Amino acid sequence: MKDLKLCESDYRFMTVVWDNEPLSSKELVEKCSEALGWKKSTTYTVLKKMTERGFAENNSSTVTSLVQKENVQKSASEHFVEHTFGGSLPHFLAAFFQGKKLSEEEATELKALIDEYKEV
Amino acid sequence: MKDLKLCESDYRFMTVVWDNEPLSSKELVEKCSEALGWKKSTTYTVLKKMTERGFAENNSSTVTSLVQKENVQKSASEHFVEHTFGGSLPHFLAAFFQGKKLSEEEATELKALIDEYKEV
DNA sequence: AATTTCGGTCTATTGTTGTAGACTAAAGAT
DNA sequence: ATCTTTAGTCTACAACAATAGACCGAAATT
Repeated sequence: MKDLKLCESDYRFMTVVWDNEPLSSKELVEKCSEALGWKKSTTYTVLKKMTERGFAENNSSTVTSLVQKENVQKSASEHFVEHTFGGSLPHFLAAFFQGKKLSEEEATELKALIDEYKEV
Repeated sequence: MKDLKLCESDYRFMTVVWDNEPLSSKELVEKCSEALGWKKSTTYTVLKKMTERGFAENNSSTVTSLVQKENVQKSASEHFVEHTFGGSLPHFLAAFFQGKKLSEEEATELKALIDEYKEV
């Protein structure tokens, strides 16, 4: 699998694509202007980079994504946990929860989520 | 609270400090050479930046940290979850778990961790 | 006294990120 | 046929990240 790592602005750009695809490049320019405050050429510059890297496609002015948001997020999450916590999710959670108190509802929600991914 | 965000190489540097402090600047140069493959001047350059930003201190050639690893990790984690998942931990976990199966032990460990941070 | 080591700075280079202005070719409208 | 959108490229530039070579004063060693 290719490298799915995106830098911040590229990720923000892809978010606009994911949330609106398929859309025309013109609409994309508008959306990026609204959501990110970008100029037209900025949008096209990043769009081109994303098509070159295989993250998106621009076919006769219709823009679509070529990678799933979920996959990119998963990759980014693993990368972060790997680099910051040596891959340990418990370490990550301990850091994230530091100084916090989880409500009963939050705790229950998280546990339910864990159960969803538990092997049977 | 000041901004605790560190870029990758600065974070790696601080890891060496945290894992070995207090240590002499000479030892730090050695450790950074071993652990990161850095030259002496690289270590000093980053050390200086870290002292200027208040992350570390160099007192008569003895180097110590001024911020806790846990705080920096917490800050980095929150930043990541905020930017990638709009601050939603469940979203983060769902992405992280995607395509994974948690063993009984892992699930139990995570749930115990959650309970630790549950308000009483 | 001369040499080496220690502790450190200063400048510099290369790469990446983030952003946009100037320009252009083709298509559509008048 | 001209004018104007549309769609897009190409160059550029500032900021920051990542790294290190050259240099230098002070202290220790020979």
